[in-house]
Amino acid sequence: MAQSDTVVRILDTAEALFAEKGFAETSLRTITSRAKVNLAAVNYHFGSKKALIQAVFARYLDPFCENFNRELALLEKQQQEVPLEALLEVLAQTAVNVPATKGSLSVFMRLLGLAYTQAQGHMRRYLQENYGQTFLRFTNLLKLSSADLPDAERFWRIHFMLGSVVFTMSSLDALRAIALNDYDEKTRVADLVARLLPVVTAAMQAPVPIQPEKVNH
Amino acid sequence: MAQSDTVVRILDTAEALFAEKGFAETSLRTITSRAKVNLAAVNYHFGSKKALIQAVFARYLDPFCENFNRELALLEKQQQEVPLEALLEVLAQTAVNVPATKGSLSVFMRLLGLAYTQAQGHMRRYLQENYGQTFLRFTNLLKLSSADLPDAERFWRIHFMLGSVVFTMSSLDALRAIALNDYDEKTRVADLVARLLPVVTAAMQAPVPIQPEKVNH
DNA sequence: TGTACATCAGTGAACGCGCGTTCACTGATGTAC
DNA sequence: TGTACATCAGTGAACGCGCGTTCACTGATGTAC
Repeated sequence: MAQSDTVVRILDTAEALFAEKGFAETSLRTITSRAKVNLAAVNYHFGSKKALIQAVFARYLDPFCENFNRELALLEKQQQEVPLEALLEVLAQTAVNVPATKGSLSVFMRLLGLAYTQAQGHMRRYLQENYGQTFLRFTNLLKLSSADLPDAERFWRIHFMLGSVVFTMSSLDALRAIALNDYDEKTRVADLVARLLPVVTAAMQAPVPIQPEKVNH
Repeated sequence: MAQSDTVVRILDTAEALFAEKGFAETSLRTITSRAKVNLAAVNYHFGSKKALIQAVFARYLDPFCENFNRELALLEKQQQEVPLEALLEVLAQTAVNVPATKGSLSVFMRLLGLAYTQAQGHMRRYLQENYGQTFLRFTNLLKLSSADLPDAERFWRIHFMLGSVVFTMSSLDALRAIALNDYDEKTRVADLVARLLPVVTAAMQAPVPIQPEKVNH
């Protein structure tokens, strides 16, 4: 046996099932029986269900962050300001190009959405602790690319845009089916990225409304 | 006893808990003990947990749709085209003004996000069956307000925007805490709506990218 | 080369637990005659 | 006015089930001497 493929089989199956049904709704029994491994193998290799969930994230996010940090370093070196659309394009391309297995970007986005919405936020904390630094580096560049936006406004818009991406990717299968049925369109991920980029760019550049008052301390 | 408040107490508690932790993660035991009613009362009054979830939705969506349909009828009567921003404003105001109990808009949005992301889509089907007609009426008006958008592009953009709203509202507590901590801002729902409106409007009016080819039949 | 031991991946069965649901029951209120 | 019955909201305890986790065990491979 080539150094065992049990771990990989568990990760592949768990990734697909988590994205399809959510974390709580996917049991270890479902994962292990579909992956054709022993029920106890998950606890043997990962320690717990929680740790398995984090491992599924890490498998995507680690290479993504490595590539993204490299790209960010290049952009930081150019002393001049990076155009907003170019920065977003780099983000999108890096995300699209990570996957070894096709389709895993949308699976991962669904996971990200679930992590944000589900449970008492222990996944959100995990993401912040392990990948917060890369995210901060990105937002610093974004700040330079949208200098006329108040910080609070930028903060909210980042999350509006994150919502667009995560929500669309989360419901991708259902939406794709409707697009095919109603508009004769077979939407690939690349098409979706092409649709998202101008929308997100325009949203970031929308006129700034009157800002809420700041709290006194 | 004034015709029993058990049903209302269950609905109030379930609404809050579902929004906080999701459907699967909230047990009937948690709901009934916090609501101070008997465990069996949920099945007695609603029949099942699934039916309780739908009842929670209906309590918000029924009055919302009634009000929204009335507003849509007014807009339909004016023969001339409704400006995009005005149409979105009507939607936002109707949504904000439904709640009898304050804070239930964000709770409901969280529920909506969960319904879209979670499970095998039985909630999505329920929403489509019961409220699809009102949604269609809205999109027909939206079509008139954004006539230069290809239908498929409009379809995707509606979901991008739905994602912004649902995702932001879903993580509202966490995001509000960050906004207060980092930007000294106490964000009320009205502030959020004021922030969302120009962003959503700009996103709908962003330049149209090259459309993917249509499928032949 | 042979033996003893250690390490490691994996296994099968059981553990206790919390879940949604069911059911026989109670006790208050309303209705018919 | 009194009695019998029906309806209804609610209750307490139990049901079976699927869950994540644990544990003693196996059998293959590697290492020391």
